[in-house]
Amino acid sequence: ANEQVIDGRGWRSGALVETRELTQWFFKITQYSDELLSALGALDKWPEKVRTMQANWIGRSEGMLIRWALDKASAPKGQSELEIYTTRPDTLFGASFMAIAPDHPLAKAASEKNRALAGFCDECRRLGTSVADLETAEKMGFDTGIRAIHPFDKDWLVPVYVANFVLMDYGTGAIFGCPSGDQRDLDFALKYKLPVVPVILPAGEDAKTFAIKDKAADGDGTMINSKFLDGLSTKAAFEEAAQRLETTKLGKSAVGQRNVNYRLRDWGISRQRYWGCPIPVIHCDDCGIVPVPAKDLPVKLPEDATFDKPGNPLDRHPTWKNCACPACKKPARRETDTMDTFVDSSWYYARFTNPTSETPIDPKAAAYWLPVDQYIGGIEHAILHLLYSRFFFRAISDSGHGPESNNLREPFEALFTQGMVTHETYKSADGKWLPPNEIKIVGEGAARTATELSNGQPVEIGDIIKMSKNKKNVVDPDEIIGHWGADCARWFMLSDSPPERDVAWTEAGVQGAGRFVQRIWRLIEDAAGKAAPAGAPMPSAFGDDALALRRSAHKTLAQVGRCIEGLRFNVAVAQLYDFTNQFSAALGKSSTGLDWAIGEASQVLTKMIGPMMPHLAEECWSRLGYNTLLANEPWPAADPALLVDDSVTIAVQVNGKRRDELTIARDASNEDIQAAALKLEAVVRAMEGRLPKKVIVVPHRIVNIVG
RNA sequence: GCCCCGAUGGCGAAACUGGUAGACGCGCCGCACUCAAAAUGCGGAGCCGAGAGGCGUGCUGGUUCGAUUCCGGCUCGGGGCACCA
Repeated sequence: ANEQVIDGRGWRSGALVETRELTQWFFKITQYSDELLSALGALDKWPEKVRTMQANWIGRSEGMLIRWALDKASAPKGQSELEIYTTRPDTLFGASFMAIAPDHPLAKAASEKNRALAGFCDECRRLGTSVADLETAEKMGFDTGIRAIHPFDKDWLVPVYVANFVLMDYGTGAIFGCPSGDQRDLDFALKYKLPVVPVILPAGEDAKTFAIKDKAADGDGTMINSKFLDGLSTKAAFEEAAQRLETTKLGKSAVGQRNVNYRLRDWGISRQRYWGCPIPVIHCDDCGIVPVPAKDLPVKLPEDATFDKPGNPLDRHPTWKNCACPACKKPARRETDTMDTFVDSSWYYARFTNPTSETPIDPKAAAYWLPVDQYIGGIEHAILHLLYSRFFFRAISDSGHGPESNNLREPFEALFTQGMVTHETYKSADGKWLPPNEIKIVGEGAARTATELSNGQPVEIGDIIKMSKNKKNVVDPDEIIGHWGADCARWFMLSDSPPERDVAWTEAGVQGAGRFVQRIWRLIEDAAGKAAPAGAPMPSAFGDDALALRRSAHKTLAQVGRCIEGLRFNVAVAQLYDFTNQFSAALGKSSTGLDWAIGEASQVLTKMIGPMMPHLAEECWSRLGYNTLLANEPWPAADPALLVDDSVTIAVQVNGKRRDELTIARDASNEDIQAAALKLEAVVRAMEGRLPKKVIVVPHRIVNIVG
């Protein structure tokens, strides 16, 4: 944190802000709302989903702040106007009430002389805190008796209600209600018998017959019942109303002002718990809030805290919180709140660029390494961790603690959100969750049944869900590694599902991976005995089978390389299975130069499995006679000449239906392909004697005969 | 309520920019080896049909010589946000 604490919300960068009587600490992420939102567009290596989620979370809306004069006769003393926020100034002529939050200053002022109103506000606060049934909470309002003057008509008085659905911390905590144009306002108006004047005529409706019943017209349309706005589209009406409000004065300044609002709130980092970094400030009766001097950082947690009671162990620790004020040296108190753990995860990647640096971040190392080229994490971090990190990285840079680089704003260049490992769940007869190693499963498919190992009681087999300690559907990694080996576990997880999707951990699946591990070992063993010695010169000619093996090896190499680059590991695995099948078959053949091709294939296969099964690959490498570490070997290059075949197989369709296929020289002309296709027996039969009207030939792919 | 994503065999899935749907694996079936089992090897299979053939990528229209892929409407499933003015 910055060493300067600045009061209120006039904060710039890096400071902790005290905002309430009860000290709660915030980071002013809202300072960056606009940048965090607009910069999302440039994160083209992030999933669209995550960018959308962040954009929604930041929640930008363009609207207007409008000041309504209050009718003097009805307003409490000292209150002369009410400022509201709206995104729909175009619907102002449909206004039939104002609504303010129970905590709005005007509500408080009015409550002083109105006990019933004060009671209503208290009731709202009480209900408001039990968030549980916010969803079903009924809209409630209370007429304050105050009247506001319509900005477009000084003789039009609008009643001011306190309403439970208006939030103090969004906009200005006050709205105007247009029942015909907003469903929530309509519900409220119907309940309190307020006027409903249609102002938007949806396309296709007739102005003479159009009426609002219980469904508001909240879309676009043409303005009606709106005086000078009549006939305009909603968009044009917004502009017209906005311009008039901007140029009309109330007192010294304009009635209306265009304004951008964000849903994003400041980041409350205060936690009343032991496990977290202490917020490094000291409370002094004379000096107020004083930052802990840099030389005394970090503030360490006491090691003798007790956890026998609920509440914050730091707060009730007998001595830890007592200290001297760094400014005046008088006795003072430490802040006992600790930081949200998301604070730490917001900059660890920058620290990692030089973990021994004296300063939190080494500007040179950070500039050299950052941004992170490829960040991988779960989708559960889509908003909080990833948004906080984007903010924090900017904040540390703007406060002079970041990388030595002018325009490094984003910490993570590319983002990949991987799926989770899931497992079946098991429940005992008395409703307790059971771990997989305490049950026995018999039968297959729909006939599978499970029993408890300890007592033979029947067990219910449940859904396949994310592994969690709570549901006990967990397989201990140590057990997996002990039984199957780490390579097998890796291989299974990579092979089964694309990495962005969940993967279901199943015993059968791991067995399959285990078999493949054995198979590779046997294959390399066999191949080592048949291969030309390492370093033997490449023969000048190859027989058909030797050439086929080489082609297969090089094609697989090219594909696996592409798949790994694209994080498509399951496809890479499939290619490796495929190649292994072909390699095995080739070992039984005899062909000119086959021994050399086998040597090459062994080497290539070993290198390809290296990133996924490093232990096995090293063993294979050694078995092949190399005394180096495979991990230090470069990724092999595929020979482009071996990636294309001399002949291609293309499908032949008649009227869009596949009838046969055709193998022909790769460089055959369209005429040759067409002629060969028309001669095929299945084609002749399907044509039933008709002449082709049209023949489409797509070289190397397909022939479609229309007729 | 608003926004986003997805739907392919018994299962996990693959299919480059509209061009042979189901690669590869799991499971299954058959065979070989074995006293037997496991392991291993070989072979089979989308569904219907003896076969020829027909039907098939959630449903339904459309564009196209050709649609899992593009467009419209719908159904179901998953996720995010949610009195946001």
